[in-house]
Order: sequence, then structure tokens, then C-alpha cells
Amino acid sequence: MTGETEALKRLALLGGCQTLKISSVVFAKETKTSMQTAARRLKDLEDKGFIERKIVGDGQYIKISEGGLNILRNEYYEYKKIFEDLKAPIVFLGEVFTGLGEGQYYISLDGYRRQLIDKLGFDPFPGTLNLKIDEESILRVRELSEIDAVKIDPFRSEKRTFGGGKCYKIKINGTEGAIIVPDRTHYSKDLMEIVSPKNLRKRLNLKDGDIVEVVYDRRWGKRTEKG
Amino acid sequence: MTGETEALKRLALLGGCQTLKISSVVFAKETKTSMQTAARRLKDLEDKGFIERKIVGDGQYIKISEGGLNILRNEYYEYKKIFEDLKAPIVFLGEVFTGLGEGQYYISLDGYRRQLIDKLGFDPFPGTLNLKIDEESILRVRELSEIDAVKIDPFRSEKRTFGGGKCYKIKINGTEGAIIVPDRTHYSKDLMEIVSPKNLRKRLNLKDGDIVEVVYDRRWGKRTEKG
DNA sequence: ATTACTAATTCACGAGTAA
DNA sequence: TTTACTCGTGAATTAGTAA
Repeated sequence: MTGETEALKRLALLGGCQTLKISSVVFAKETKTSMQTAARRLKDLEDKGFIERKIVGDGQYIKISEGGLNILRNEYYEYKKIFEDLKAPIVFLGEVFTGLGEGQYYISLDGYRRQLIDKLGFDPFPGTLNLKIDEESILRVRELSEIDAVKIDPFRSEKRTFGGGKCYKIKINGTEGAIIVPDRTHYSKDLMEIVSPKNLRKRLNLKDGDIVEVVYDRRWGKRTEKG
Repeated sequence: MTGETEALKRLALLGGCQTLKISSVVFAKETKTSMQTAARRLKDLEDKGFIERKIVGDGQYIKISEGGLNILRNEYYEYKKIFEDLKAPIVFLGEVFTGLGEGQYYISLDGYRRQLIDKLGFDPFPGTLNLKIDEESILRVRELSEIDAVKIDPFRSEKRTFGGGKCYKIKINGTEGAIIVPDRTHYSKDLMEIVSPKNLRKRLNLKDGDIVEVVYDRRWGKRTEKG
């Protein structure tokens, strides 16, 4: 691998998938290299059967062969895969456990509840489902923070202030919900808190130790429509 | 450019668009290079801001940055362009001229006419339009021969045999037609003969010297439907 | 295990030249 | 003008070693 694929790609972009007339000097400029290297590249590509070539004194006719096309096609598919996977859903695996029960308290507060109804599009069941997520999922959570989240604003009562946070609309075992991430959290990274319009424990028939699948689909984004 | 993009791509395929844990040794195997080079690559990529990195003793956490993603995206678009252009229509430019008038004779022969009706889906106007195509287009015509063509079979009358040929459905200045290529042609490569259900000279208001545009769209292929 | 040096080698590049 | 050599230089890779 010495820029061969790059050279093939340039040829293709110059129209080399069909017969193309070009000289080494011109090709050198296109590939930002010396004429010698350009000429050698073309010769090498021919020797390896990636292009067909006919030298005619004032340049050469070049056509990328089926073999050459295959190389380019492979590259294409690899890049395609990269950018299709980017849009792929993020899946978290988590184990259900019983938390301290703070969730229920906070969710019930009007200052939070109204925002959730407004921004998530559903009235949250008073209570959160706590998940212990695996090593892999912890890494994925960090990705979430870079995605535009649904922001929950802080507010204050007479007695104290309540911090803000972020939500991400997800589906948990297929049921609508959202991940809640307080801005200033005290507990460990492997904890994930889920809210939903439904009582998830009942609805999904969950008990401590059960493994659930939380799916975040980037296409849902900030949207509040159900689906 | 020293395999840097290739390294980035591999990282992306390994999941580096999201945070990825990997060691230089493993990455070396993935990129089929030495551990030293793999380690240097990762360091270089970090120095150039294409990845974010956190070394942790038993490997490193890596995530492709926005800058790195842009590089990959550019590559992706270039390959995309290659394989989209492959499906792009081929355009020939030709200058109208008056031929020997043989076309009219041949097209009128039942042995040819029936085949054209059957295989092209239209009844050809008795007469062909002769075009003198440019240098560039001559190269393109060669491409045509590699595309599955509509084959016209040879046949014989009492007196002589009539050779076969190939047709390619095209549009000429937007009007339906076909390029006719006799298998054994005597005239030069820069001649292109067009048939159409219409009288093209009248319909397109052509006179000698006019330049017309002949478009072959690979998607039409052998299909005989109109459109 | 790792990552990251330094030194040796190898290999790719480009200048010069021939055809 | 071309393409395609040879050859000297320099850059990139790898082996070895340290941390």
C-alpha cells in the first residue's frame, strides 16, 4: 500500500471508469506528486491488472479494470458502512435494580414533571427504573452527552434549588421512555435512570436482576412525537 | 499522506466513531503493520487532532474527532461520486450531416424493421440521422459496446445476406431513439447513426451542422418500455 | 501488559537521463 | 513532448529498549 488506492481513486474521479486519456505529467499534478512517481504508479497499476493502458506517444489511454473497480468498490463499501453505522441506534444493556427511591420523589415535583410533559411529550409515571449498565454501555453514554439532548432546566422552591439535567428519548424493551441524566450527579457512571409514561416494572414484568435493552435512535433526536 | 487516512478508516470500522478501547498491538494486527507503527499512527492522529485519546495502561480509549470524521466524510463522498457517476448517463455530442442515404434503405427492409419494432419497441422512421461525433464521444462509444446491447440478428434474402448489429436506446435532444451499430461497419469511428420513430430532422428542426445531444442512460438498458 | 523512545534498515520518492 | 529507466537522498518502518 503506497498510495495505490489513492491513485486509482483519482483516476476514477478523472473519469477512468470509462476510457480516459491522460499523461503522466497531468496525472502527477492531479495526485500532487512528481511525474516520475505518477508514471511509476500508472505502470504499477497496469502490472497489477488494476487498469488497462495504451501508451500513444502524447499520453496514454487508461481504463480501470474490473479488478481495479473491485478495489474501489470495497473502499466505497467500507466508508459507506462507517457513515451508515453512525446513524445506527445506540443500544445499552442494563440490569434492573432497586434504587433509593429518590426518583419517585423528584419526578413527582411539579417543577420537573411539567418540563418532562412539555419536552418529552408524555406524563412520566411517578418513579424511575434504575439500571446498572455494562462497561461497554458506559462508553456509549458518553456519546449521548454530545448529542443534542432534551434539556431540563433547574428551578427553585422556597426551601432549596433543584438542579437541571438532560433527557434522551429511548425505547426500553420496546416501550417509550427517556434516560434522565442529572447535570450534577453523585452516583456512579454505571447507573442509568429511566422514566416512562408507563410503570415499567409492571408493564415489562421486571424484577431485580433482569436485563433490559435500552435503544437510543439518533433519528428520534429531540422530537417529541410518539413512535 | 502515509496511510493516515487508512488508519482513521480502520479505527472508524472498529467503532472509533464512538469511544473505542484498543491497544497498539491489536491495532497493529488490524492495520497489518508493526506495533511501533500502529502506536506512532495513533499518536500522530492525536497530534493532528483527528482522534481524541486517553491512555490507560492496558490500552487506550480512542474516539474520532469532528476533524477526523471530516476527512473520512470527504473520502466517502469521493467514492460515492465514483459509483454514482458510473450509473450516470453517457452523453455524446454529434454534428448533424447528410449521409449516403443507405440508412433509409436498410431500415425499410422487413428483416430489420421487424426486429427493431420487436426489440426497441417502436416503428423506426424510414431513414437514419447521421452524426459526426467528437473525439471524446468516440471513447464513450467504446464503452457502449461493453454494455449489454439490443442485438439485431443477421438475415438473408434471395439475393444476399444482411449483417447483424447492435442498438442502444437513447434520447436525442429529448426525443426517443436508438444508436445503430452494424457489426461490420466500413465507415469511420466518428460516425454515429440514429433511428427514431419520428422524423428527427423535422421533429427537432435540424439542418446539417447542428449539434445534437445523444443521451444513453444505463438504467434504460435493454428495456423496451417507452419513457 | 502497555506506550514511546532511539537507532538501523528498508523502501519510496524525485532528479537526471535515455529512448 | 512523451514513458521508463538508474541512482542518490530522505522519509517511513521496524527492531530494540526503556519506562
